Amino acid sequence: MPVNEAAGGKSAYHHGDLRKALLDAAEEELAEKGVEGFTLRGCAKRAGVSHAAPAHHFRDANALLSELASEGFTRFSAAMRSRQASVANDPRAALVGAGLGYIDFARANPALFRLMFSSYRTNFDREPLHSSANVAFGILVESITSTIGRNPMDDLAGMQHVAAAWSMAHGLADLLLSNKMPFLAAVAEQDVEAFLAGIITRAVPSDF
Amino acid sequence: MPVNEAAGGKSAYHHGDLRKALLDAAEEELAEKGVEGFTLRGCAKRAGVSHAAPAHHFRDANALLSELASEGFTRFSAAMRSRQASVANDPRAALVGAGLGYIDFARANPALFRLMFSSYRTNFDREPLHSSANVAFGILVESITSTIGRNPMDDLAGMQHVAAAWSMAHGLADLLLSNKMPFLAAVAEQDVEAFLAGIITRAVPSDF
DNA sequence: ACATTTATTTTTACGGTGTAAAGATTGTAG
DNA sequence: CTACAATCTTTACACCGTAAAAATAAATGT
Repeated sequence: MPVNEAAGGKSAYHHGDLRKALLDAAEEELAEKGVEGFTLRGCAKRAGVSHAAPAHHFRDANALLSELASEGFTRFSAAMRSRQASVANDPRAALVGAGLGYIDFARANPALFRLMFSSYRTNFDREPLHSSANVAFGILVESITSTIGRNPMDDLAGMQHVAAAWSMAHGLADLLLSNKMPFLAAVAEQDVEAFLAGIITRAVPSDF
Repeated sequence: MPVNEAAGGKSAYHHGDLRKALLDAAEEELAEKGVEGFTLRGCAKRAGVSHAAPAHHFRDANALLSELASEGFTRFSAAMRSRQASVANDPRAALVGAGLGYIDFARANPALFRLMFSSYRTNFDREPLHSSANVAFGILVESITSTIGRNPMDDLAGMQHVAAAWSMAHGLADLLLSNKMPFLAAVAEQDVEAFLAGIITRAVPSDF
């Protein structure tokens, strides 16, 4: 019997590691064609297998996309943490850093970001997407915890901070991605970061 | 020659007014199946015509959806104005009202809202979508103009207000629609409006 | 009034999609 | 070396959007 334990230790049969190859192909396909243009057959072609081959590794196209979204959330969390690391040891600055990382990721991986928040082709009730998305959410909660000095999920005022910070970063990312704010072209390249940071900062006022 | 002038004065041939019937059918189809599940053939069936009939009234499926999105933006603007009308004569309150109207509409018409901001099936370069979307944007700009006492599009600080207010309302609407904030179930029904208003208010600080 | 033209709709057809089922192929176990 | 099980391919089916041709009905010109 082949080595086929759950945690990705799939051994090589005909292709080598088709599961991994399909995930790579899916990310290419997604980046090139977008969430709406994504096709499972295109993935299979990229991986050099027949169009029905993926069926044995993923229940259906959405299961493949859900797993890709999960990888996305892991990298998404890394993007936020990376921004936070490059910032002074100030809770508010760390919160804004998370927001900038949020937007960094969205701009660097537009189609993947869309997939992660489309919630039509993805299933957040199954692993590993459920966990990886929760980790990302945890970064937000943690940042707000440091800022206000308590767990924000314990009361309404705290949840309001969470909702505000998340909405601001997410709305900004989503509108930037769909080119709804062409007037921002007026912002010089070196000023963009401060411009965005100034917006994110508003979400959690200093007099909470 | 039939009465077929541009402005919707299409007269009745076989069906009566298939163009209008298709738009109505499309809204039903959209509401029931969502943006991703929408099919042109399903629309045609709802309107009681063959699957190829829409071709003579709309270039393709995206053209039909673009026109539907345009109607959506018109109602969207009305939702914002309606909220503004039911508010004291205070510029800041009017701005928050627009944001609440934004969210009202999104929650009342989730699939249509998604379509309007998906920008994949819709073409904002063509009329009437171009204009109706601009009218909606104008409400935002106008609200901020009243609040800060000048045209916000004239300088970076003003554009920052626009981007912040829009991002906050939009992010909130988008995350609510995709059920990303289940913890908000803890907010009692009669407190929801104040909760959301409190968040929107943060986007444009009082000391600008 | 009647033939002609034009607008509208249906029928037919084609390439593309996801996925289910059956057949072929290949690594592993006994 | 045989049998089995995992993997992949082939085939098939029901959808989809849309183009082209055929059919139908309204409007027009004489």
